Amino acid sequence: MRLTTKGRYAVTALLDLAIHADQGPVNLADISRRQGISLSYLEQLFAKLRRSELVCSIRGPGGGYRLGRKPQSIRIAQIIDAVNESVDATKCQGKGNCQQGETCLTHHLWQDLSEQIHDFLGSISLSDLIARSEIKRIAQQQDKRHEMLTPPELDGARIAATFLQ
Amino acid sequence: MRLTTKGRYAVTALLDLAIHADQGPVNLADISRRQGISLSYLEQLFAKLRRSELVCSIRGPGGGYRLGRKPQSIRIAQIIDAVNESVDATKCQGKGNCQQGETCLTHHLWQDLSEQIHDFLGSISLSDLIARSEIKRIAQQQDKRHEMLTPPELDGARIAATFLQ
DNA sequence: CAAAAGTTGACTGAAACAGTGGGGTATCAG
DNA sequence: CTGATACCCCACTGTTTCAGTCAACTTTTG
Repeated sequence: MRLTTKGRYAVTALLDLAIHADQGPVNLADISRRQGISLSYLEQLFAKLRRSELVCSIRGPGGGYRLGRKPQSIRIAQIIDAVNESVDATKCQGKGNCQQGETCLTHHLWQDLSEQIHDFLGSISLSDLIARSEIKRIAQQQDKRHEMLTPPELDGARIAATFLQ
Repeated sequence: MRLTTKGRYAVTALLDLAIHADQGPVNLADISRRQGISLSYLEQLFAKLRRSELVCSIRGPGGGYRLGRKPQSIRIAQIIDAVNESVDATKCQGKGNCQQGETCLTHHLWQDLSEQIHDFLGSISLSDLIARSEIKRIAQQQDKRHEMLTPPELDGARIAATFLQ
């Protein structure tokens, strides 16, 4: 059983994507800035998410990623599965041949735990997360901070206008 | 969050210890044989279990390990903690400073999950496991197999006796 | 066409796991 | 006292995975 930064990044990125879905395709550079995840690493994760059809890509300028399904039908467990992090806690992937073909002493314990975790993460969808108030608040703060970090000074016309005042 | 062979080994070994507790101190060589865990690796794990006072050791011939407390009061979560495997799923160990001092988007999700897992493993004690019928059955089989694997032929007198028949 | 965006693959340093090996030290039986 | 038994401790190693970097693509749109 493994649950590390990798799976957390994947869920965070997909949640960010879902929150900003109304503004058209979301590109990875924006997610990278807002969530503080390395761009190249995001690319790797989204390659896997695309293979699992959790997202679809739009290439070219103005392109980016879009959710592959409705946020109600994307479960957290599926996201974690997609980036190759198993939610299984048994040694034998549930086969029961943990100790030289026999079932090991604690097999049933880990099996029960796996079920517990899977039920929990499988019962939560992206839209459930979006609906949570704390998440709305955090996302708004991130958007604001992001606006400040992408200053309008990059817009040539604006620089000129300020300059010519 | 990490739950690997290490934590599973620790729980398995301690369960084996608890099951054979009535026959006096249990030595690691026996646990190693019964559970198929490398002896040297067991020594490392038991060093940690001893530091957490989950077991106490008796040195010298006839020595071995004994449970440090009653099996009812040893929770699975404590065993996993003792071998340094965290049951915490958040990036920030629950502190909430996951993203440059701010709470990350998915912090609450991982916090809830951690709580779920911790409640589950914290609600189960060693004595709960011993009581389970499947575990009793598996332990009996392991004992039988072990008897066959440690043949009395190693006893010099017996070899001689057989030889002289 | 040129720039923006996704796509792919190779590569890397660090960490952790799982395990090995070897030298101890305490304790008890004979 | 001695030797066997068992714990105790430390250094080391091979493998895997994580997290991230870099570079060279291709596709698409303005």
